[in-house]
Order: sequence, then C-alpha cells, then structure tokens
Amino acid sequence: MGAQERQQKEKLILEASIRLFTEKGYHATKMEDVAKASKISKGLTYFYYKNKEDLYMAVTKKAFDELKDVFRDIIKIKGRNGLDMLTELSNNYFKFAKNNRMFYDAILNFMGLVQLYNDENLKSNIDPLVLASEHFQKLLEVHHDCGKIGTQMVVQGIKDGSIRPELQPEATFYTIWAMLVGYERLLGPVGFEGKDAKINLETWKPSFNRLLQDMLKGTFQAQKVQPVQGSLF
Amino acid sequence: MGAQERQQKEKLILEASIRLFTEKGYHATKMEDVAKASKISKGLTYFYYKNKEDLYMAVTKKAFDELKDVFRDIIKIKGRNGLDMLTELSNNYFKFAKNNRMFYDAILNFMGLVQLYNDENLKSNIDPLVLASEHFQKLLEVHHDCGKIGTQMVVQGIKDGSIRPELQPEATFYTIWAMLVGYERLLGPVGFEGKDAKINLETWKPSFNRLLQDMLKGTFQAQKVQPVQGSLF
DNA sequence: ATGATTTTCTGACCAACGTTTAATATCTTT
DNA sequence: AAAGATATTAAACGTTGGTCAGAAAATCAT
Repeated sequence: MGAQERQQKEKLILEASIRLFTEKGYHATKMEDVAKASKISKGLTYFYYKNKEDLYMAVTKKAFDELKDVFRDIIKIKGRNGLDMLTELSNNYFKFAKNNRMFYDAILNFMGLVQLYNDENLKSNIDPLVLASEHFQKLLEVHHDCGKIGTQMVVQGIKDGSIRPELQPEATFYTIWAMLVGYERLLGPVGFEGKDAKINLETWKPSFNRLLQDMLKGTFQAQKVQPVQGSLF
Repeated sequence: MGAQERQQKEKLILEASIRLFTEKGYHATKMEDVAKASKISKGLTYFYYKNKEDLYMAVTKKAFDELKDVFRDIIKIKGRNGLDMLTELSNNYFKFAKNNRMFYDAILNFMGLVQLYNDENLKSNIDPLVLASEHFQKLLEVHHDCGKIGTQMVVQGIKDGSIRPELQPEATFYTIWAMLVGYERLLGPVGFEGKDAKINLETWKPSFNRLLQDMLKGTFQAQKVQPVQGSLF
C-alpha cells in the first residue's frame, strides 16, 4: 500500500466521520461508529488518526479549506471592484455558515484554539496531541491564507477607487471578517426574535451591505438625507 | 435543611466547579474533582445537579449574570449620553471577555445553543436535559435582558442627540453586540499577528470607537479630511 | 519460490469517567 | 417516638476512548 492508497483510506475515514458528525454531532458520534461506517475495525482508525480530536482537526481542516474556496471563488473572477467582492464575500460567508453548520462550528472552535495558541500563558491549555497535529499547523496556514485573500480584496478596492485610500487593508479586512463572525453567531441562521421586530440575517442583510459601503466608502453623511423607516444604517 | 441551606450547598458546588473549570477547563474537570472540592461525595452532586452539563449550564447562568452586570453598571450611571454609554460598554465587554475567559466561553457556547434552539429543525440536537433545565430557560431571559438594556442605550442616544434618529434601536444594538462578539473571537485577547502589523484589541480599540461614532452619528464624511496613517476608519 | 521483514488490520481488553442505585443517615413532622 | 421526607454515601454499572498482542497481508531479499 503506497502513500496514495493510504491517503485514500484516510479520506474514506474522514468522509465517514464528516457524515456522522454532521448527522449526530461530535459527542454523539462514537469511534466505533466511524469505524463501522468506514468498514474497518475500531483499532485501525487509531492507526490513521492519533485520536478522536485529531480526526476532528482533520475535519476542521477540510472545513476551512472549503471556506477558503469561498474566498478564492470570489477573488478569481476579475472585472469587479473590491467593494463588490467584499459584499459578495459577506453574502457567501453567511450562506456557507448556514449550509455547513457542522463545518462552520468546527472553524469557530478552531478560532477559539487560536486564541489560546497566541497566548503564551494559555498555550498549555491545548491538548499537546492537537498542537503537534499536522492538521493544526496546516489550519493556521489556511486561516492566514483567508486573511491574505480578503486583504487583497481591500487592496483591490483601494486601487479601483471603490474603497477609501486611507484605510489600512489588513486591519480593515479583519474588521470585516470579525463582523461576519459576530453576526453569524449572534443572529444567524434563524436570527433573533426581538420585542418589536424579528431580526435575522435575511431581513437584515441589506442593512449590512449598506453599512459595509458606508464604512469603506465613507458615505454615511450622504445617505443620511433619505431616512428609511426602520432601516439600520 | 430548608430551601436556603439547599441553595447554599448548590452555590458551594457551583463555586467549586467554577474554580475547577477555570483552572483546568470543562473536560479536564471530572465530577469526582468537583465533589472533592465541594467536600461531598460524587453521587451527591447528582442530587443537586442533573448531570455535568446541567452544572455547566448553572455556571453559564452565573457567567451571563455577571455580563449583565456589566451592562447594568453602565446604564445606571446617569448624566452620560447614549453614545458614550455604548463606547464604554464595548470597552468593558472586551475587558470582561479577557478577564473571564471561561465565563465568556460558556456564554459563547450558549449562543451556539440558542441558534439550535431558534431553529425548529435543529432544536432536537440539544440534549433534552439541557432544554428542560431551569438554567437554560433563565439564560434565555438574561440574554434578552442584555438586549433590552443595550437597546435602551441606543434609545437614550437618540433622545439626547448623540445617535442619529433614523436608526432602529433594537437592530442597531444587536448589530453592535454582534461586532463585539466577532471582534473578541477573531482578534482578542492577544490579537492577530498580521504580515505588516500586529492587530489586537488594545491597539485597535481607538479605531473601533471611532467606527462606532461614525456609524451611530453618521460622521464618516467629516472625518475623512484628516487621514491618519494606518488608521482603520 | 520461500523465508524474513515490514505494514496493515483485528478484536479483545483496559481504564477512566459520567451516571445510577440501593442502602443508610439525618432531619421534620405529628 | 414513630413515620415520612430529605440528604448522603459508597459501591456498582455502562459506555467509550484508547491500547495492545498478535494475525493477516503485502513487500522485500535471497
């Protein structure tokens, strides 16, 4: 069995676990289940993955790769300005989170790990096996890649004039990303039943896109003249 | 043993578990540990709390109560305008997240549950024992309370003229809250080591406060005349 | 081909830990 | 003080993540 066949088997196990995690969740999925679904013995799963969490990290890697595709798909289409790209990115980001809940939860869980990882005092809180995992290291890279792609969009926007030139691209993009993270977690996917109004990503997306525009172009003042009833910004 | 003494014992267990969860994390803390730290037998913890997750929900309740205090502390001081309140809220919110990591993680975990809870299709994914837990129900209320207090700040701001009157208070506040959630998760507490610059909550807080101002007052255009090197907005 | 060696694979087993339970002690009530 | 309710314990149970000795299969050497 060459390296290729081994990778193929790893993939088989990975896909089985993705199916199960999606269906029943991480905790309800037993290693025995993963083994059965992969048609191998339980012990063998530990030959291909160090432990359950390592397997989960592999799933997370797959998840973040797909999220990165969302980023890539947008920037690879030429002929649009940076602002439009970021607007579409936000739409697709929410769509991704909604349609791939388990994947997105894994990504968010990873973001929590990154926090610990970046703090010398807290780094020790991470399971050493996870830290050593190749998946974790690769995840850090993919995370960074996404940051780079997004930053490129801002750079592009500044070049083509759709974004204010005085903005610092990297910080600006991470600010936008942070907003996406927060909105998704607090409001999505079903939103929040307020006292006066039902707030959710769908009804509220136009407001967000406008906020994005205002932020990046600096056009708040201009739009203030047409107050829309119940509008957000 | 009356109801009072029972509550006191519950509190004892709760505090012990808070200590342990903070020190070692949820998974590394065993029920045996909690029992020992509370100087009772393991079995007895199950007399006071249905199971480990129920205990964690109680911890989460305590956490959210303290977060609510952050909200309350701000609004109870009179004589400031709404915008200033929201600015201070954001500062204190980040401070809270940083100084009470375990608590804040519990709150974020709860927010994930709320997502499932609000979606009829996904509600069944929540452990029935958690759903039935009194703590969970109370948490929904506290969550809502925080939303109300924050909304009040926006209302106040509109009244005193520090916030644009065309904004819809509730949606506006949840937008701000969403930002706080996202920033904390993506950037805090140590921030993010970018290629060109180190981004973290501390260095970047002024930019956020300014964004808040611009959003709520609609003053983007006005400030555009003084481009600060490397400034965010 | 055949024996030696490495790689892949299994299933039984282990230990840890959340949870239950049966029995006992303590308090409350009448 | 008897009866009932409440609090408490220790032991046992059941599940499950993880290990291990060894079988089976593939690869290699002669």
